[in-house]
Amino acid sequence: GAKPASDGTAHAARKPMSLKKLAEHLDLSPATVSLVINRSSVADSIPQDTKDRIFAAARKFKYRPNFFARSLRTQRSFTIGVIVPEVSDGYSASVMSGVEDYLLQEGYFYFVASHRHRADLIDEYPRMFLERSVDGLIAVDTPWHLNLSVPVVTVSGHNDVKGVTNIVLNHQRAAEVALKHLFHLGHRQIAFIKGQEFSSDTEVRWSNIERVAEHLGLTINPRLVTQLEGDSPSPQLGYMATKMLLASGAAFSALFSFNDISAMGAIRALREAGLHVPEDVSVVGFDDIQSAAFQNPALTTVRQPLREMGRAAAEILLKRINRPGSELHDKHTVEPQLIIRETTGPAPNGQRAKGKQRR
Amino acid sequence: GAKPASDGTAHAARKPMSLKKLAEHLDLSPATVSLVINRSSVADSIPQDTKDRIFAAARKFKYRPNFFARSLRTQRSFTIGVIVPEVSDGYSASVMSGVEDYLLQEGYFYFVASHRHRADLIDEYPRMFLERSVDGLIAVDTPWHLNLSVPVVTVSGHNDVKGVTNIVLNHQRAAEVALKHLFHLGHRQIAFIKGQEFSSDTEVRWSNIERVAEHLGLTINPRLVTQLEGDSPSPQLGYMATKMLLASGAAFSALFSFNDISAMGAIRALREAGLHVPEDVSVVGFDDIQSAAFQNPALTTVRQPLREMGRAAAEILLKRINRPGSELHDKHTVEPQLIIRETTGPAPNGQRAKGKQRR
DNA sequence: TCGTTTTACTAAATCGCTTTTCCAGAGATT
DNA sequence: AATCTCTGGAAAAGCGATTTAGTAAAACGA
Repeated sequence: GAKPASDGTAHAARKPMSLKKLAEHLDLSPATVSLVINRSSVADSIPQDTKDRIFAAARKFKYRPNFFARSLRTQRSFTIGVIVPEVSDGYSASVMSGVEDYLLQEGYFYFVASHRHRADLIDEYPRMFLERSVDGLIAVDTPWHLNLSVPVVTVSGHNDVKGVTNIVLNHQRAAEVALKHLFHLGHRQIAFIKGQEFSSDTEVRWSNIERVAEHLGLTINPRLVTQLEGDSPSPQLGYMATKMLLASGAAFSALFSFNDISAMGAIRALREAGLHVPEDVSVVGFDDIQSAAFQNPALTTVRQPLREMGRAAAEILLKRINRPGSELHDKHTVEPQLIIRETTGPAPNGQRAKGKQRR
Repeated sequence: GAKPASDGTAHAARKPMSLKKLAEHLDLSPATVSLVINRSSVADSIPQDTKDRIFAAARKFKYRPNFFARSLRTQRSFTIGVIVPEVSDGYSASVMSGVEDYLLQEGYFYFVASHRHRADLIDEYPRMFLERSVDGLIAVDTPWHLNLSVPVVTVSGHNDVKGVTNIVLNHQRAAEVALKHLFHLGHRQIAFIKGQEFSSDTEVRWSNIERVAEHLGLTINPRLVTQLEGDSPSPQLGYMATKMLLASGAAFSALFSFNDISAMGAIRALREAGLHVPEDVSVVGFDDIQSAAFQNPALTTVRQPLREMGRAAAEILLKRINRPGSELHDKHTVEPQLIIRETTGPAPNGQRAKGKQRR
């Protein structure tokens, strides 16, 4: 039933306490009560006695300032907007977890919106957030061009935009740890699966791989480089890419894939080709999503500290909101970590090949 | 730098347009403009000419009503609160994805808070949401006792609370599809891993399993029943439980686990014991989390339509917010779906056993 | 022609809080 | 006694909308 309880008799007050009523009850002005409750320095001259009375009454009547009234007055919402490709994709959720951590602890709340790669939504959601008067925005793994009237922090931002801080992985280090690991295991013929064209990190990751490979004296065989195609969070993409790799006939003893999901598909493709992981081919993924550890065999991967990245984003954002003068760095780098599990092992003697034997 | 652009000269107005200024510019009163813009029926008598002028000006100056002012007046926030155990846990994120889908489409935004099983937060976050004047609440997989002043919908709610709609899986059907599948494959000795004591579904799932088993003429061997212990979203729990099962020495050819994560741990334990899945032991999981399909072999599981559950929760919530009179059902049931993949197969002849041979 | 609708708006009261300005009285100082 | 400085608080002006209750003029009806 939706009928309100019997006409406002003594129990369970319907309307929440307002400042005015509280002041009336205390026989003080709303101004005084407000000043005391907000611990304004203007209230310094008010005797402790009175203050105590005010606090006691506030507690007694469970007084809570009306959020809208306050925000309307102060022009602050203590709310920030988070825009992600898709809440349920693991990557975004991990980042959000870190964001939330810091935000709630600081008394902020956040809105979430998933754009699902739709360009119109990538434009519209920030606008909607602004209409809701968010104090700031965090964009996760999302193309970004706007320079808004509120502070913005991006996580794995696709572009460098002046005035927005971008939280990024140290991609050089990521390439290093992965490649050195394989190198030290004796792998020389390494295959690669690059990310999709549209993905934020594809280019920077690849250029770093090239750089590190050169530095290690590894030559990258162009026939051993494929790319994910299509926008689906399924291992199918990696499966297809690996099929192509195998079909190319070029030999490889290790595979470094763009992300964990595609690595899983890759492993399946390798298996179907009769190859064992890691005995015949070692596989390294990227991200360390939850299920990476649950694979059989468990996936060796480069972990992005997603949660810390989220936390850092929130921290930097709040700093910029609350200390508008402070200098802003447009980049904040976090370190990857190689998580060695069961999909990497020593290179087989004589370089195990799929098609013809090389060398 | 945080310096505002040069003193408000002609370009890029600093402050957003307000109703008052817009009205002034139109030489009308704010009241009129508000009525027209909100398409109030009071404005029916206003000539189309004037209306057009108003809309044109609103567009031209990009007028957007101030959200706080409006909410303050109308006592509506078009915001709802979502409380989950942990944003990044896959289950919650999938539900949220459905919630978001419907909510944004209807012009609502939502706050998220993760309680991480902390009782104090389970109490506090709803309160904080209310302080923020949310129009309603959705609690996902969370113990719930409160009967608040705003509508509440729970998803897989732990308790039945009067006045709150609970979105639940048809657990009887879930038990049926899983058990019948195994039964038809010839399995008679089936082991079970129950959920943790604190988990919402543990009891209802188990009682349905018992009921269905009886109906099928299956007897459940108490030695083949274990339970997850501990609060960690890791397969380790299932691994441990399965170790215990194996140690008990009782024979089984199939295992029905409480969720996918634990099923993954179970498979690992079985492997280590030299058993093959599904040749020696079939395994059925529960939930169909993303990585279930990515396992090797891919996991057979009972899918909960999490996204649909989230969508339904949002839909029902908004209905209750916007049509307070409408009758409320305190339960909304959704159907599970058996996803047959690669971890189930025919029972081995003579009932493959771990310890001694039965019968 | 006079009363009644209708048309086209507006005034003004909120919503609930913040914050600057002001002010009366008490004590302290000159 | 006159001036100054604290004390302890209040008044009032918003913040930017929504909405009820009018109201003057025009149109209509008899």
